[in-house]
This record gives sequence, structure tokens and C-alpha cells, in this order.
Amino acid sequence: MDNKELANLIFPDAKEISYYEEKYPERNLKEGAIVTRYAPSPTGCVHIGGLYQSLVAKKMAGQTEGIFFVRIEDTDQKREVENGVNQILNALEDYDLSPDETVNKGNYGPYIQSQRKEIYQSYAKYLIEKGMAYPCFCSQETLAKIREDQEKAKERTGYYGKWTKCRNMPLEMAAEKIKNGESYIIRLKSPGNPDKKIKHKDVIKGNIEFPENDQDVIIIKSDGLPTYHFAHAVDDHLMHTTLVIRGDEWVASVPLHLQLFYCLGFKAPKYAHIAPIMKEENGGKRKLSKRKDPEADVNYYKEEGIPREAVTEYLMNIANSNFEGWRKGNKDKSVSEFKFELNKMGVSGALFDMIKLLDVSKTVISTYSAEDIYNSVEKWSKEYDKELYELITKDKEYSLKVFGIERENAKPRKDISKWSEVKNSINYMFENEFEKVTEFEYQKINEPEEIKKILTEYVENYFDINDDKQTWFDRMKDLAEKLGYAREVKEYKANPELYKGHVGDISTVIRITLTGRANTPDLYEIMQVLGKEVVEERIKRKLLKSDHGE
RNA sequence: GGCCCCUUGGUCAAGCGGUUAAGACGCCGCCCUCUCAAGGCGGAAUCAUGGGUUCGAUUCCCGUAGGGGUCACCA
Repeated sequence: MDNKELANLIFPDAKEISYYEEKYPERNLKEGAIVTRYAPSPTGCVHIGGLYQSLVAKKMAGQTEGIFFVRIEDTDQKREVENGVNQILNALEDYDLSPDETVNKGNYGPYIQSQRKEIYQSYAKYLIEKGMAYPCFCSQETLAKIREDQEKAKERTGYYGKWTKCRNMPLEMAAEKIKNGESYIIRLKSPGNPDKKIKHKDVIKGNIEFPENDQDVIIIKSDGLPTYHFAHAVDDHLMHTTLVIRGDEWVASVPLHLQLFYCLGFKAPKYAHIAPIMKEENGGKRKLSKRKDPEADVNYYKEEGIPREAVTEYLMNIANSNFEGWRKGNKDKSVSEFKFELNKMGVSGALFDMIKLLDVSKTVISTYSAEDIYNSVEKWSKEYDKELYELITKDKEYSLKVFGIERENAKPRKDISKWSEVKNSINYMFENEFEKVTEFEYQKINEPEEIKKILTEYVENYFDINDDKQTWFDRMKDLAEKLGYAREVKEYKANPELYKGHVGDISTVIRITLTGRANTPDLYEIMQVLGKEVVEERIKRKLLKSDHGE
């Protein structure tokens, strides 16, 4: 019995690897083109970290006229979640990160690992034939025992070298066990020597040195599917990946992966290990977790109504901190014009900063036209806030005017950071909502008589909806003066004892009466949008109430 | 515990042997024809620690401390 016969016994139907080598030829791309990928497991919600990796990967491929593909790593069928694949693909599309190749698209597929079983088996068979892999029959108990002994002896744990049980099993014995139906897995016969070091130059982390791998890792599990490590080597070779961009929890496996590529006779890709996005928790840092942190799920941003450009820009900031400066000087350009550099990425994880994200978002939204805002809010509210949806769609023209307040000018309003804030910032502009306001908390001027006097004077003698802004404001000052308030805030500040207050106090009374709140955008514009009738109606309503002693 | 990586303000971070140690978010103050949001101007706030090397270390080397990752028939 020789290795070849054993290999045939284990994988009788597997094709020669030359079949696959020919089927998936070298890609025809220009010099320097990067082929990279995002390789998620379909295990539930899409993590912001996955989006981050995809963004970087897509950027690198795009910048070099290369290929960005998505491969689904579903070799652990226990963890698989229904519809997981679609969730991932949809999220990427939402963020404008659609891959060039993925499920049902591209010539190097299938792009779902569970559908590539026979490919992995061919390569495993090849390794067995070469004597570089072998079947292992150790039970979980045996493995546990080995581990126990290692701990007792204070030695490294794992399946390697002298601790190995099946590595040097006579071929005949192995064949016998297989024929008897014993359960087994396939292990790599590691050629590594841990006393020797290997050097690896990571595109992001720089030079790293570690001992060679000597673990006889499992490459094919008892269900016939490969482990991550083996699938990675086979797939990225066959798909001609030139740059593997992945989370830095993988750096420790680099020696193994490099060894796998070496044993299989493949050229290894370059690696770029990305530091994870962290979260602070009682003084310490930890990775953003799907379980504990709602913001880890990309769906969160959708639900909150944070525009995808904002999330993208924020992520770009974390990835290349010079992005911010570039953006400042290139306000109208698309992110795709920014020259991204992998080696400028931070080597240790950055804390996720929601406040900063919201600030970025605010800036992004401030560039929107009233129409853009309307469309976004309409789309968002339709799914997440029916009340708001009803409110704004009832009279689109009017809503457009509301969203147009202090917008589409040189210094646009910058107060909305997410769509879920919109309702609260515009509801008083709508009669139905305004009617619900019962508490008017007047501030500096709060004696009912004074308020009544101001409002009465204003509607009767100073309010004219046709005034232009300057005239409107001059009249406000006239009113202030007439009632004993300073025309200018400066005058008041210079001689506070001479006045009861200043124009600002007068306009605040009107503002609160009209909107129910002390802080709003430009009052003149608000009145223009509200219109003559509504302004008068709201003031009269207040006057009426105060007559009733309210 | 073994192996690997990291350490500049509250946060994200420039820096790559000689700098008043950038910038952004946040915070504080002032300014701006009414309140806010912005915007403008200004301010407080950082090189974990101990040794070297050097004329000179935030920058280079070693130790210490702290943090992170990884050691599965999970990816």
C-alpha cells in the first residue's frame, strides 16, 4: 500500500487538480491590479466591521482596476442562518459596495464554499498522495487526553510532532480502519519546525516574525467539508486573489496559511490585516459585539436613518485619517476619487465614536437639497415612522418648503444628523402636530399681560406677511422700541438698566407662540412658510387662551 | 500560560533624531442685525514608565507596566 492507494481509498471520485488549474486560469488584468475579496460567514446580521473591510477591499480593487469579489464561507453548517447570504449581499448593495463577482456572477465560482466540496477534496487527495496529509482517527476523548498530558507536562498544546497519534500510522492500518467504517478527519502533515522563524511582511502591520507552524491542523472535517484554513488556501489560489484583506484576528494563523500555500505548491497572496473597530467598556477596550452593541449591526444605521454616505465617510476617516483633510478641500468629489493607502491604516483598533459619526452625518445632510431631504425622509419614514410619513406626504409642496428653510444657500442649516430626528425638528410646522402643544414655556418675558401686549401689538400693527426680511426685522425693532425694549442687543448690553429687555426677547415671545419652542431656525422664514393665516391664527389662539386666564 | 501585536490630549490621530508636538470630534470662552444649529476667533488638554544609544530623543534599542489578538472537526 502506498500514499496514492490510500488517497484513492479516501477520495475515490476526486478529480485531478490539473482539472481545476485549467478551469480557473490566471486572470487577465493589467499590471498592478489587485484581486481581493470579502469572505463572510452567513451567520446572522451584517457587522459594521464587515462593511469596513468591504469598503477597504472595494477601494483597493477599484483604484487598481482589479477585482473585488465576495465569497460565502459556510463550511460550518451548524452556524448557518437562513437568508444570511442575501442579507450580506443586500447590505453591500445598500452601501454601494456591490462586488464584481459573487454568487451567480463571475467565472471563478461557485462563490459559496459548501458548493466547492469536491474541489477541496481533490486538493486534499493531492496532499495525501504526496504524503503531506493523512487520515486521523483520534476521538475527542483521545484529543482531550493529549491536551491534559501536555498541560501536565507544561508543554504547548495541540496536535503536533511527538504528541501525534496518527501521523506515522502504517498506511495499511489506516486503510483497514477506513474500511471498517471508523470516523476520521484529514490532517496536514506539517513540515514546520517551531525553532525556526518565519518572516512575514503584512501590508498594514509591517514586519512580523513568528515560529513556523508545526501543528498538524485539520484540513478536512469528518463531514467532508474543509476547515477555514484549507478552504482559504484553495479558494484564494483558484480565484487568483492577490491581496487578502481580513480582520486582524487572523494574523496568528499566517504561519499556518503560508505553510498551506507552500505545501500545495501555490504562490501565497499578500495579506493586509485590519484592526477591528472597538468599543469602550468600563475602562477597557473590546471589539464591537453584535450581542451587546446595537451599532455593530449595519441595520442599526438604516433604522436610525443615518445616511449611508455618512457611515462611509466616517469609516473612511477611521481607515485613512488623512481622508478628513482631503474631504475638506474636495467637498464635491466622490469618495472614489480619494487615493486610499492601506499602509496608512492604524495598526491597533480604534474606538467607535458615535458623536463623531453624527457630526459627519450632519455635514453630509447639510449638503442635501430640500428635495433630497424630502426623498430620504419619505423613504425612511415609510419603513420606520408611519406618522412622520403621513405628515410629510400629505402635502409634498408644503413639506418641501419646510425642508427648504435655511437650506440651499451658502451656509446651509446644519442641524439634522439622522432621519429619526426629523420629526421632532419639524412637527410644529404642521397644524395637526402643533395643536398638541399645550405647554408654552416663555422665558425672560413671562408675565401674561406683557405677552398679551406684545402679541396684540404685533398682529395688529407690525405683522405683514409681504415684508421682506429686512423690513420684517426693522418692524420687530420698532415694536421693541415702542414697548420699552432696546432695538439692538448691543444697546441693551451697554445699558441694561435703560430697558426692559431687547428685540431678542420680543422675538422670542413670538417664536414661542408660533412654534411652541424657544429655539428654532430663522423666524422670518418660518413665518413665510406658515403663511399669513396660520401665523395670525396661532397668535389669536394664544391671546384667546390668555383671556381665559391660561 | 505560550506565541504575536500595540501604547501621542477624553476620542480619532499627524509625526518617522532637532517641531511653539498638526488637524478633526467633544469641551470652555468670545464674536456674528432675534433664539438655536452652524460659521469665525481664541482656550484648556497628549508623547505609559525605567534604563540605555546620541551633542540631542515622542521618534532608535532593552526592560517594566498596561491593552489587544490567538491557541477548536468556528470562521
